Amino acid sequence: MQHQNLLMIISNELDSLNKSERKVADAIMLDPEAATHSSIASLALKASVSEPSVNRFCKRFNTAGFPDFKIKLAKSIVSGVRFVNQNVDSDDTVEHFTPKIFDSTINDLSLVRDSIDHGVVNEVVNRLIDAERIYFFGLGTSGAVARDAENKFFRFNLPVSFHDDVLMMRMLASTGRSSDVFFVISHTGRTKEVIEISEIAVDKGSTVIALTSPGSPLSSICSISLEVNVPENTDEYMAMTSRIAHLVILDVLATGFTLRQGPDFLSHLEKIKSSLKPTRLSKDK
Amino acid sequence: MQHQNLLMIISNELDSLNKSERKVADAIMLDPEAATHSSIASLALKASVSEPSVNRFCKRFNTAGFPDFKIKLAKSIVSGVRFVNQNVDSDDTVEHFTPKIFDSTINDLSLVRDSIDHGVVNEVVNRLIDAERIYFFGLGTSGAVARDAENKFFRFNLPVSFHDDVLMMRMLASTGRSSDVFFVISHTGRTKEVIEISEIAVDKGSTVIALTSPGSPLSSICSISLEVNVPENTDEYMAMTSRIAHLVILDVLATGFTLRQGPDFLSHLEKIKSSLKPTRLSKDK
DNA sequence: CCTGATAATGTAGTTTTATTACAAAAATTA
DNA sequence: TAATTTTTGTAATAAAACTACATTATCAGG
Repeated sequence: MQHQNLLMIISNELDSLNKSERKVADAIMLDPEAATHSSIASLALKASVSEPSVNRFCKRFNTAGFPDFKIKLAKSIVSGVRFVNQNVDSDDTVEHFTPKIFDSTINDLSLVRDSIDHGVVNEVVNRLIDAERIYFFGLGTSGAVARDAENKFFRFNLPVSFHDDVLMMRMLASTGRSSDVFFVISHTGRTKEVIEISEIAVDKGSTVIALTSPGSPLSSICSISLEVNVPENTDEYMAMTSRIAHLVILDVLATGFTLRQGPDFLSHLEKIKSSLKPTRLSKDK
Repeated sequence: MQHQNLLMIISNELDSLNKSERKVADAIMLDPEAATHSSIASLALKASVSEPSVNRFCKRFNTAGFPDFKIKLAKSIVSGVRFVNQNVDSDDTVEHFTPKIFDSTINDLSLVRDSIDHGVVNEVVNRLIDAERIYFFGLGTSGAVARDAENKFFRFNLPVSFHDDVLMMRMLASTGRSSDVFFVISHTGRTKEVIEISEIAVDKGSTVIALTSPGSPLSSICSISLEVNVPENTDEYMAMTSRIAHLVILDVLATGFTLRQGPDFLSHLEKIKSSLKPTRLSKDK
């Protein structure tokens, strides 16, 4: 959790604070930037508490004292995450809800970044490198993710395809070989069809990698599970951010793949890149 | 534009400093992180100058004093470390490159969040609401984005489709009506086919909304351009983050769309959501 | 609904830290 | 080299943060 930022920690522990600590927290959350410029006295005044209360508040969050707290706070502001009030309200205008949606996405991404299991990522990269074929499976929103994955991995010089048709998936799974990798993407990990298909592939001895949520049925039956913990979205208006986390994880896997291939692999990528040039208008002009 | 990084300013002005100021600068540059934790006295000692010299140094760089300087320094370290250390190295292990990829994505998202034009977003939402049909167009990676958009917008009770086939696109564009909206997604905005197709749709009197990069050919010929400025990726290993920014922007548009429909629209969304329930295993085992 | 224990908060004094005013020392110019 | 300006340090002052302790509020058991 080395990346966990201070503002995030504060907003998470809001409930476990006592009265005056809560007042201090509110005063800070109201305008974190201002807090970094104020003295302990002025912040105490703003929060209607005594100076030692502010000091105690700082120490509660593992900082040496107020000055140290301010520095950590300043850092957490810069890190790009803005925290307060990320839920969309029904009377929000564009100016209001746009940053909220970005912030909540950013927030989720940083949570996934801090909770991801590097050992599993490493293992998945190994399996992908050993694979003779890779199939990306996904339905609905995860279908778009699978499609993106195909677009990325096909550059790697091996047979890759994506499928969002359960009949195709079923046929491919049942004819799977041990050298095949089925990469199954599912936010919930509870879609019956997807689980059945994954079970078939596992039975046939293929490797089934699942990109899904922790503790889901899919997660428990596959060969390797890349578990992504994105908080459930209670807010009606808020979008599903898990698919974005999935995309970034696929970027991570593709990067791992590329790195293992060594430097001469880059010229291959360059070739693919330049193959698209004739389809584009040139930049100068 | 955005405030320039303090560490960079200091290193730029290194030559124009006098002796003791230079000593202070060197002491800070040697370990900026440590500088943010030290008192004016200890830094003065480390630089072998008097305390007022440190104070004068701070004021020279337009800060209120030493504490303010430390805070600005801390901020510049956070953004600076990102900037410097963001690139994936060829000898990076999973532990190293995973957070780098997440951080660089997060960084790009916060840049887009701060640079997005709310007026244009608002206008786009209006056009989408007035549309009788919406077509999402995209090729390659943007095809996956278009697919995701279809999945999101089809819930809104109006005819929506996505296309990644240039012939289909061309036919649809040339039969377009004024009540149709063509939502064209393109990272570069330079793909000849896409530009041609957009021109056709504009000629037919349809609304063409482009989600693309600023100043691109596509941007100049469409009806409304949602310009997204994601820094070019020079790093060979790094993935394209513009597609993720595009997805988030589509989330924003979908949210705007939903909000305008008023509260009774939520029950419609709920109906669609619950229609998927039978396909899933229940949560409580 | 009291009473004693415990936790929370504030007061006042102390210590640390930063700033200012001014004087001494360099550096610069004529 | 003397006058002037700039740089730098010393010492006093002011500001800020912290600590010890006192007071107040909260809560559990009788």
